[in-house]
Amino acid sequence: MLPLQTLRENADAIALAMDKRGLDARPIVSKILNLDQERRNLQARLDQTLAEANTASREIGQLFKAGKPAEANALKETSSHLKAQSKELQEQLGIAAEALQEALYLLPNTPNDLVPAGQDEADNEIVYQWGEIPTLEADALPHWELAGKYDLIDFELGVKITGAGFPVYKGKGARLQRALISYFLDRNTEAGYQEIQVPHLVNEASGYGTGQLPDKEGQMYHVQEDNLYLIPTAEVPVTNLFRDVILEKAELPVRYTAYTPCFRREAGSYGAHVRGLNRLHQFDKVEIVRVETPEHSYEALEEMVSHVKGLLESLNLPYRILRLCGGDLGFTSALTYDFEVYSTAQQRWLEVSSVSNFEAFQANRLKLRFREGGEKPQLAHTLNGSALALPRILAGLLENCQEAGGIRIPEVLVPYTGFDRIS
RNA sequence: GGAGGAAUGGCAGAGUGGUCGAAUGCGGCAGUCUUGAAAACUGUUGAGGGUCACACCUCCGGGGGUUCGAAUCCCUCUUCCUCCGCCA
Repeated sequence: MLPLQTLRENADAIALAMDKRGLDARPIVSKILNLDQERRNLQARLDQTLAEANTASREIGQLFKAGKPAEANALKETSSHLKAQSKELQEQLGIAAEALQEALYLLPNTPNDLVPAGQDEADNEIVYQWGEIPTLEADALPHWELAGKYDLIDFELGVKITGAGFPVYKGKGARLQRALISYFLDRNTEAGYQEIQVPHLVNEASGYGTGQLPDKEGQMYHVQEDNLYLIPTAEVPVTNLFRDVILEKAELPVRYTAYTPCFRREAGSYGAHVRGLNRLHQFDKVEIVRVETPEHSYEALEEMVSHVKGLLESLNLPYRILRLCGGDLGFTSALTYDFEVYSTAQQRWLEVSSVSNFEAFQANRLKLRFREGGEKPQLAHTLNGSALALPRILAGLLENCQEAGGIRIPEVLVPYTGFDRIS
């Protein structure tokens, strides 16, 4: 949700930037501005009425004290009338405020200047590429076959106990998962992110706070009984730690890292591209989240990008970085870099990380602010990124590190796995 | 799950119908004093809306109600505490 103040001051520039999303925001922006004006007019009238009512009430009190009940009772009538009036205004105001809120919810974040215009993923801009794509033997296998061959992952068992997209990791496969989680958490901690463990279910308010609701209602698993949502990413609980929080500027930046499983309904995804680990309903991810001042948020984004680069390079996975175009940019993001690892056996790039700056978009919903000295609180900027999502990393590792008769474990992981080869 | 109690400003804690946005203490900030610091003293110190700035309006866990008037009374939800039950 864009801050109203920003919209009032930069309506034209915002609408122009939204064009890059392929969205003509002009109608909704002007609707918002009109509703805002209407809301303010109503608010002013209501305030005026309430002020009069307050004055009358005070006078009534004083008249009673002064022993003038007749005059007091006469004033009561005025007061009652004002009250009725204010109730009506209150209702109108409520309607206007709700309409305004709904309109604001419909408007995505303003793309940063760097965001290229474009329709879809084909228009994303490749800004960086690293590593050599290994040449594999002719009989190289995709990861889902490797997983079966070495008994690392059992997809059928997952289907049996839950359903498609809920794999069961076994033996060295399970150990490798745990190793990756520990490794990522350790690296993130070394880079200054504080490890934190958060709930895997969140309430409705948290869903709204980070923007999953009302937008992506159908993408989350919903526990009706208690009205809780299974988290689609650690971003939701971690960022919501700061809902309704005013930080001192000295407390910034905030840097957290958290491992959580992630649950996604992925309604509407089918086909060969969702095979194996490519797309799951439950997967593991280590996330990094930052809260920054507006001046530093883009610097922070760059830092996060280079941190993720370091992780991938340490695993020796060939990757590229995409700057998402307007059409592919998430609803809440102002600028996003996607990291893709080359999956050699599948001969395609797999997204393993997404690093974004949300500027004040989430903070505005969250009411996450910071304050310096006696200054008025102002909205902070929030950022997050995957560091990293496990399944496709695992897919990449299995496929790219396969050799005759086994799979080689990257050196940095060996202290965590306790083995250097799967065979 | 059952029975009681509670929820007030950054924290602690008064306030049971009429200038209460709210005493007091602690903390924070500024100043006096000091070579500097501490102590002491003085002042200041919630958020949002609104305004050029004032005025003014809203907020005492959330929602609703009673009343001319609610932090204070009623209903309801949530959360926390104590006891009982159950339990990793």
